[in-house]
Amino acid sequence: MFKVSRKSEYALMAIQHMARLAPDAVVSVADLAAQEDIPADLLAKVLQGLKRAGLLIASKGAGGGYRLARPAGEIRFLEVVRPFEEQIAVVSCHSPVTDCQRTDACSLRDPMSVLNAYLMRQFEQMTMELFVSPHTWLTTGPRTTTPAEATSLGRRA
Amino acid sequence: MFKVSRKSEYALMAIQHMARLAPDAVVSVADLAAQEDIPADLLAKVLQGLKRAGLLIASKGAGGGYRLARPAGEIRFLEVVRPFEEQIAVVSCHSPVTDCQRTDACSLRDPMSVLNAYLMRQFEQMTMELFVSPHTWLTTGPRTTTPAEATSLGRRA
DNA sequence: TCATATCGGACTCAACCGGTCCGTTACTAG
DNA sequence: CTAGTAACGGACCGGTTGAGTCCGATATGA
Ligand code: FES
Ligand code: FES
Repeated sequence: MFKVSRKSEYALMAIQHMARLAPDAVVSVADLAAQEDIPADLLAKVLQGLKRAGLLIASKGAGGGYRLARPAGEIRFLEVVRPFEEQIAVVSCHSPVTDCQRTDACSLRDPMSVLNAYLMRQFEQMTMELFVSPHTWLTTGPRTTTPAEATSLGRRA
Repeated sequence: MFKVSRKSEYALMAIQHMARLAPDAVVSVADLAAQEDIPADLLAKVLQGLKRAGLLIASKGAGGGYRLARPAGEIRFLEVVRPFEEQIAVVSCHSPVTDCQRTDACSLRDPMSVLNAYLMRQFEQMTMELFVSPHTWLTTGPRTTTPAEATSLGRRA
């Protein structure tokens, strides 16, 4: 359960890597693949995906490559991963692509939605800054939500 | 990402179902399968797994079946699901069964372990009581940990 | 002793996923 | 202007995994 796909892992690595470079540095697939030891063809797909998601900006031709569309602190974990995970839900009930009939009658739906919503919130709060400088992130914390709200699992709806 | 296997779903349904019966009621695979509309042979496997995990008690022979080993409030979500998910980790780094080399050099390991530990804690706090009477659970909340501790993501280690 | 249930191994089939290959398009350095 | 470079993206492939089935073995109560 909840292991991300390998593409997602590569995506995380890529963004982490780029975030450590100079703000608008451009890096090619080939370079990145070599340095992070990732199969180049596959990494290409991943970066294309990230570009389509608006996280990266591509420039073709000689001397081209990819660069971050915005600073790491403004990129959320969920955004990085979403292009490569069609199923982002704990249980079949949620998520558009459901093979499982029973959807309405399902007795798991309601209780699970509590958990689901909660996890989502966490993943949205977590920015890629955590991957660049864990320490500052840990002391700074997520920005969008107050810590108090984070207790809401097990309290109100 | 993080969708549980179908077996886990069945496991959750089964325990939820049994928790709604009289405390020590015994139910057979066949009955349960019929009532919850689950392929019987498969459900059998699932219940065997839950028994091996110590969550259910089986009695063979005529009039036999399964019953809960302890009340729902003392069964944690993670326990129910674990027998059917060998990979309980967000990223390859963690989890014993890792195909991914790079384990030590991996730049994802540390930041992810923060998230990982946090999720684990959540899943451990959540009892199956949530599936039986969501309302009371929501107002009562998890018992093992104080709400204050729940804020720990994004704060200390 | 027979009907009933759990037990658990073996097996099938389909979907998915990581990975590869290759031709096309676009841009830029020279 | 041209040659080289790099992103783009579709097609394909093999291995693994997961859902589901079948069936014989074992235990047990009526
Ligand atoms: S598990 Fe199938 S709809 Fe809830
Ligand atoms: S992703 Fe392979 S070890 Fe971290």
